[in-house]
Amino acid sequence: MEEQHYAWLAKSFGRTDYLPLSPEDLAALGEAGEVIEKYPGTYLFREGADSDAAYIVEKGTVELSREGTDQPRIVGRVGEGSVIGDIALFREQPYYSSARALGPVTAFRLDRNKLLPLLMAHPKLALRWLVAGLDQLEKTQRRVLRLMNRTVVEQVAALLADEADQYGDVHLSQSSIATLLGTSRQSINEALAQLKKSKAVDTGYRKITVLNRDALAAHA
Amino acid sequence: MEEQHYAWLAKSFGRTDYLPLSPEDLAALGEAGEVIEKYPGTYLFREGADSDAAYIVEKGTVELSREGTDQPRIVGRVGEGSVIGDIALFREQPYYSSARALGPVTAFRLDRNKLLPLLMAHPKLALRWLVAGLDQLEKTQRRVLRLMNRTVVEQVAALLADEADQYGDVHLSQSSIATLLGTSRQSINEALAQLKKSKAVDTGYRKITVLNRDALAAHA
DNA sequence: ACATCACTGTCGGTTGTGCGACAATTGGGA
DNA sequence: TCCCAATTGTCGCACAACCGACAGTGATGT
Repeated sequence: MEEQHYAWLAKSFGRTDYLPLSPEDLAALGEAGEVIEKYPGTYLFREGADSDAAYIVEKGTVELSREGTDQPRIVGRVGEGSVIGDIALFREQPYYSSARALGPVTAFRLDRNKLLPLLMAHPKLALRWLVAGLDQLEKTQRRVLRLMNRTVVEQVAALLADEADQYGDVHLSQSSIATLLGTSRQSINEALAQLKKSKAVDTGYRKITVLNRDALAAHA
Repeated sequence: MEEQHYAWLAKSFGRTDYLPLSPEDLAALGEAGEVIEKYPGTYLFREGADSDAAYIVEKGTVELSREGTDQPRIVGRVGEGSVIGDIALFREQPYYSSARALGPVTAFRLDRNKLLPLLMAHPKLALRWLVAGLDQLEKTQRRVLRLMNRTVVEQVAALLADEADQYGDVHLSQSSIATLLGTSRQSINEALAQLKKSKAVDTGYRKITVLNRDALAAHA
């Protein structure tokens, strides 16, 4: 069971052929953290709180949101293999957003007091972490480009293509998609109607089914 | 002259009080790279080319753009102290965007063959680089939030506040601002007229002067 | 000095999208 | 089983922003 866990840790840090991690490295990483379970709706950490740990999501989905002064705004939604909380941790600043478990979540918690010495002792781990962080950065930059000069239909199509599971289902309410893309629920509804008319998707209660991925891609 | 250079390198990686770099670390970093000069309009690297080096901008401004299939789109504009090209480098992928010198640019070039062994040998440098990368990530995430649900006037006001030098001048044409924000030139013009009417800025040929930073902030 | 080019300022037409409102539908809990 | 809260579907209106076009103005080089 432990080795399976280590294999998963290795995978979570990106391509396995790049900078292969030695068993000792993995063991050290495993030692430095602990596995935690979170019930749906509970918070891994909250916006503004002192950043004392980073988390690697092992199972389930976590939603990152920011309340600010206005309406809550969803910064992103991450699943298995994502590292969260590390930005605030390394920058020695409070958490920038809140992380809430959407379903049952299993995560690997890395305490800052243990993590920093660990990375100093294992440069390979530090580099791997660096690559993972830059990966995230690149993804975010792509998102910026996707957001600019795109209609709601295009954005929705792209999101559905990303978010669909192997059965082609997306379990998101229209309101959630709206805040995720920063638009209104009505616009999402209109966009979905358009996609439905072109036989690309079908809609249901809190569920969207992708019928034709090619047709969907044509909209993006 | 060399120590001044090292001091600059240290500063470019964020707060100096965090994870202080030892003189040996700095010296090693200095050894691994070389200072290069770029004339205005020349490219440090081009989109799609093999990523063989990362650069730290020491003087001047570099514009990152992406041509894609469509119109060229400005991804960002970075100045002194920014690290560019590292994303592609560490991910072993071609450069994602082109980097062009806007004015005379002095940069520090780090060859990938030298950089990777260097970071393995100096964990502190790797961690510092990680922090710098995450810094960039956080900035980009902020940009996403700024882009969503904001009017052009607000975006322009925010941009001008960021970009103004100590004299309050911004040397950008309206077209440049437009591609930078992903809007049209006419909208920028209208937004500037609005800001001018409220005595926040004054406009000239290829030049915008910030008259009242508070009034400008009120628009953002 | 003059020609040329780049940039700014402005107009009307058109489109996309946010917003308020309301009816219809679904699903879960009492 | 029934009821209620959450979600979806659909109006019309208002407004911000894009687009094309064109005139005016500053900069630059021959």
